Amino acid sequence: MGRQPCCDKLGVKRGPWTAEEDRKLMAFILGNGGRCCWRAVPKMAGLLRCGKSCRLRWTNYLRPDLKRGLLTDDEERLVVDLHAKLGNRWSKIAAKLPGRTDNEIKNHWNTHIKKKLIKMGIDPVTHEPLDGRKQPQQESPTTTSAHSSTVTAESKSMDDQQENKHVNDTDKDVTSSGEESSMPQSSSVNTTTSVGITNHDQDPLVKWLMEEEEDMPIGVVDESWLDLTASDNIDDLNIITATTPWDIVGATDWLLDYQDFGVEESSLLVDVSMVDNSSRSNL
DNA sequence: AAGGGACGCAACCGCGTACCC
DNA sequence: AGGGTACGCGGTTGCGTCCCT
Repeated sequence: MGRQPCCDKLGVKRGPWTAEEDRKLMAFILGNGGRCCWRAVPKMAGLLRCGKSCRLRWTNYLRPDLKRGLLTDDEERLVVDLHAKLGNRWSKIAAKLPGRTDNEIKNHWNTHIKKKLIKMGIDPVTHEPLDGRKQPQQESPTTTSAHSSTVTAESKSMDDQQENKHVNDTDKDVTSSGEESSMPQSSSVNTTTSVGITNHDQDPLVKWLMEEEEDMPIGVVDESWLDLTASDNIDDLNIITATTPWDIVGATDWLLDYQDFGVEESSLLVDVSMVDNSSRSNL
């Protein structure tokens, strides 16, 4: 079947979003409780963007439940473990990291974790030792997760200089560790749980994945919260006067309901305060 | 101080698929 | 059942920022 372009290329704005566009999109989505198809969003919100672009902007940047900043060590370990099991299924991985987007995780993987794995002599694709390289680890290479679980801790010391540089560069999210309350500790903390396990069904991590398969994905905005935000008058939400999405978040009582889908209020507020200046300046 | 390279993030592209008619 | 539409996803690219020389 033929496939139509997602949007008319003519008259459709591309490139970085402006603060005004963000404000319009945010106001529209909150004002309508998400009850509209994305294709219609730009027109109704008064944006010269295609629906796809709007959806991406919302899911990857404007969504109020998003954490911001670098992944914590625990999150990073979990990503490596999950990648060993799931491969490049970033959305599945992201679903297990509250407040993180697939795009964010994908970027972090490509820019940080991949390099660390290679430095460790581990193939980032297969999680097996790279050919012709001696394993730096003495442990048995029987499973991929056995490697992956130890990679970040090891590479952290190896990459201290790099990481310090990065932290200095970005100056963000350095205090956000230890915020993951709902994650199982088996895969990322107890790094030996999967050693010697050849059947992934026996892996606690895989079990956890299976158990939560039916759950609502964490990080996917449930319409129920959008209903909470729905208002006939978007001014009620201080949309117009707010200068950033985080200002909007801070101005709304429905923030309290975030606990309902796994994002703790406290961590969200901390993250709001940690938004780096460059991000703010874009808004 | 300036230029070039590296890095990191945001955004785009195009395919797969679920859903509706 | 098959066509059309919309959305989700993973891969890739563009560009701004930072660092090193």
